[in-house]
Amino acid sequence: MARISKKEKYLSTSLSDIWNMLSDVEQKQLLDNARIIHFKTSEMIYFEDDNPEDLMCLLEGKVKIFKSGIGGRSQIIRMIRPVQYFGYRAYFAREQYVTSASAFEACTVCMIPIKIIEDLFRGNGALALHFIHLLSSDLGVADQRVVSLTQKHVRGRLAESLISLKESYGLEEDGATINIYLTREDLANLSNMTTSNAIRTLSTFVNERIVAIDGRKIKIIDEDRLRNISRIG
Amino acid sequence: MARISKKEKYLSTSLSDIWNMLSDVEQKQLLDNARIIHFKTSEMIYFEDDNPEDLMCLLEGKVKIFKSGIGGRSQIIRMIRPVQYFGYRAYFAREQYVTSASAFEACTVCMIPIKIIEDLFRGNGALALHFIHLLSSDLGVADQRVVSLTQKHVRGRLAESLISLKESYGLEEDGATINIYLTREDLANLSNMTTSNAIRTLSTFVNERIVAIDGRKIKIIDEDRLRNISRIG
DNA sequence: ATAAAACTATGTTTTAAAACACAAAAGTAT
DNA sequence: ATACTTTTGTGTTTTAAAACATAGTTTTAT
Repeated sequence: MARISKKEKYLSTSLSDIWNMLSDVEQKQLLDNARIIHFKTSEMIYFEDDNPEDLMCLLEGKVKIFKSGIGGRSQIIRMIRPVQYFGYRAYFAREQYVTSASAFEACTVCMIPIKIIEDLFRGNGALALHFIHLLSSDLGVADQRVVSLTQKHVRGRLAESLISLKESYGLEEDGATINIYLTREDLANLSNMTTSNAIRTLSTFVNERIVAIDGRKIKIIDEDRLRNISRIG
Repeated sequence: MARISKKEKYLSTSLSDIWNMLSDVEQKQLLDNARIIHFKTSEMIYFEDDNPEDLMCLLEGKVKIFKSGIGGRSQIIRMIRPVQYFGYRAYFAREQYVTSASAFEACTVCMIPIKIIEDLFRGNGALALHFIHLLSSDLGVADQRVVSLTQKHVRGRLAESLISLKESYGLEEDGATINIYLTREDLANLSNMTTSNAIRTLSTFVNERIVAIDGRKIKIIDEDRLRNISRIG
């Protein structure tokens, strides 16, 4: 009986969602080809226009997927949390990356050559179905986002971003502070507004006792009201 | 040897992209469960909040997928042309529909119970991969759209919509008129603007000899300029 | 064929958000 | 510690697009 390596133990736990769908042979194939890579805060993971070559899975840390738009103005498309897959869409669309990805904080990423994954899909419909599920969910979020970002006012968009950050990364031990450390500029790029507007609107939320801020840490005081602001736009 | 039915002939041609990926047994399963349904102009095909039950494939006509947003303001999310699949995303995301679909003109739609398709995926990775490709492409378009619709000005958004309509539905025999008949309101809902702004901006395009209009028919006079307006936003 | 409804067109007013400007504070590097 | 850069905060001005108003035209339904 083969000795179970440290890597195998680590990956089989980290990637348990797909690991359990694989046969022994498939597991070995994954294991032999997977690399574990670390990124420092604000380090780039991939660039717009690069060729996609790996399926990535965020094991630790936080990643932002963003696009640079008109006049270099950046729009955060989605935030990745552990354990989520990313970086594979472009390959399956037969495109180059249309987004960039960077580490929001120190990250551990598992990278698997995307061709390996494609081959696994071909022989393993259940595995493919899992990614159909992931893509379908992302597409639903994207469709919803088009409406939110175009139709809601700044207050509604900022409120929605704060709630979505809370849902993604959770709260700290105090049960109120959103567990992410980001600049007002990032908050603006997530919410489709200028940095000044993010700063100003966040300030009014503070005055209205909806949130409290301590530097970049944001504490949600009145989530119901925040949700309502997000809902009515 | 079994007689080849009219339906089989029709579907094997219409759905040739996936038909050729299927075994005899799978083809029969598809055939036995597929229904051909007709819709009249502006008839609803499915509604937001409905349960998704079928994979749909548009065989003839034009379909719009739209969301009703803040204050009932409608946003067209994408336009479907023959032969494209739609209506399956929500099922694979395990959600209800977050969009509605309606016939833009008289349509023929092939409907296949989505559970049948899911089963086919499980046993046929190549088929699943085909839909991974479709979803990946749609997600890329959605990501791009978030930036276009939020960052471009009305002129840029309208120009982009006109070009995308041309790419989707092509031109009439004159080699200039976009092959779709839609109201200014639909054009506005596609481009994230008010109806007045769509009317006004289209008028200025006419004055600038970029397009010509004859009622709802739009003729592209200067595509280069239109593309440039779309590009610079 | 006619009336009703929906759509197109254009002018005017209002408004939300961007752009700009500057100062203070907080990080970062040397 | 010091200078330098980035980020935050607020006030002011400008502007693009929405909102509103009204009339003419086309489409649709009876």
